[in-house]
Amino acid sequence: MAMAQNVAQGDSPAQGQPARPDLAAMLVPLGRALMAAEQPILNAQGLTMWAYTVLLHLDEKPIRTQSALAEAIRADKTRIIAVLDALEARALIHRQPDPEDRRARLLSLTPEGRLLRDRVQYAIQQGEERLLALLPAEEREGFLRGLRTLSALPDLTLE
Amino acid sequence: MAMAQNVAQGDSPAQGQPARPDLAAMLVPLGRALMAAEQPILNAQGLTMWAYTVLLHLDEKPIRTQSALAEAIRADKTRIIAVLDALEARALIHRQPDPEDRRARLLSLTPEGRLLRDRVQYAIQQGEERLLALLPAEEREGFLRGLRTLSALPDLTLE
DNA sequence: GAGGTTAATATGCATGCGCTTACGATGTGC
DNA sequence: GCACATCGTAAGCGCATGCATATTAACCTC
Repeated sequence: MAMAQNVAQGDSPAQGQPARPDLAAMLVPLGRALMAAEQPILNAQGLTMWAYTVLLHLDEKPIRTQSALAEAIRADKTRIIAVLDALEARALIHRQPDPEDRRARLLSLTPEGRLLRDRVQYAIQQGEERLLALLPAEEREGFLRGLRTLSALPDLTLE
Repeated sequence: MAMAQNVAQGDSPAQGQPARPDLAAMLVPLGRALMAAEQPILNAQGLTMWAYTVLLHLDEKPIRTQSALAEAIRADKTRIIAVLDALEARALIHRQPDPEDRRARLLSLTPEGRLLRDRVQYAIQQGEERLLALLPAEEREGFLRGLRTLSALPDLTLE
């Protein structure tokens, strides 16, 4: 009697013994573990996670302002300055005043920056493929596709 | 010529334009977004994320020591004390000295704790199901199965 | 040209968290 | 009985982060 009364709406019996752990309870530790696993690769190239994130986003398209970059990678406007300093000092990025608006700094990857980004990402994704190889083929495909879809959602709300 | 030389091993062309973003680059923001989406539900019950995590883990099986709990939820041994204090003050958990070893504190959910855990998790998973409903059925199944498999791995290494 | 706005930068503050140390209470081995 | 280990607790340090403020240079409007 007490078993069924709470499963009224929806087809997911989350009451009592749930059918699965919470998504965040699986996603967050997995994400942390992956970041930790990437760290040695980044360390070997003298890159912080923020620096790597910057390289990744700059590669897609050159960005006009640092604020836009900060917002895109969900970092603090003032905190990425040191990151950009370090990347510029290693000639991995260009940071030139926009001739059209000299307040802004045009950001772009240098060839060396692109090369390093490629090397690091290749190493990381090679490792990831080894992990994904543990999954059956269709499961792997569904995982990747679902992950891409969900992570592309603009903003999530549960209510 | 330069295009193919680096894709020697494996079937994933991660060099140049990668076929997909890094896993962590999708997982971590998605996990953060989910946690943020859960926050209002937890706030409504006066629970912190740590407190909810404790409730989740205590429900599976009673735990003998606080250290074991801390390790299980990857929290700091000393930091969960305040969390347990608060949960105990609200009578959501029991924390009794183990008669066999009075140094240890036996931890378990009270009926009220289990009830609250059920309510909160039900609300959260209801919201999650709405998100998952955005995915095609087989994609959703693969995503969930892959996620469960990967998050169950004891320790990840990319090298 | 004066006033208001925006970008980049520097700086400070508060928070949360991982890590370490210290201590008292308890248990174990000799 | 005594040395040592273990558990819970308290306190502090250090680092990363988010948030806010202030400054300077450049732009824009009138």
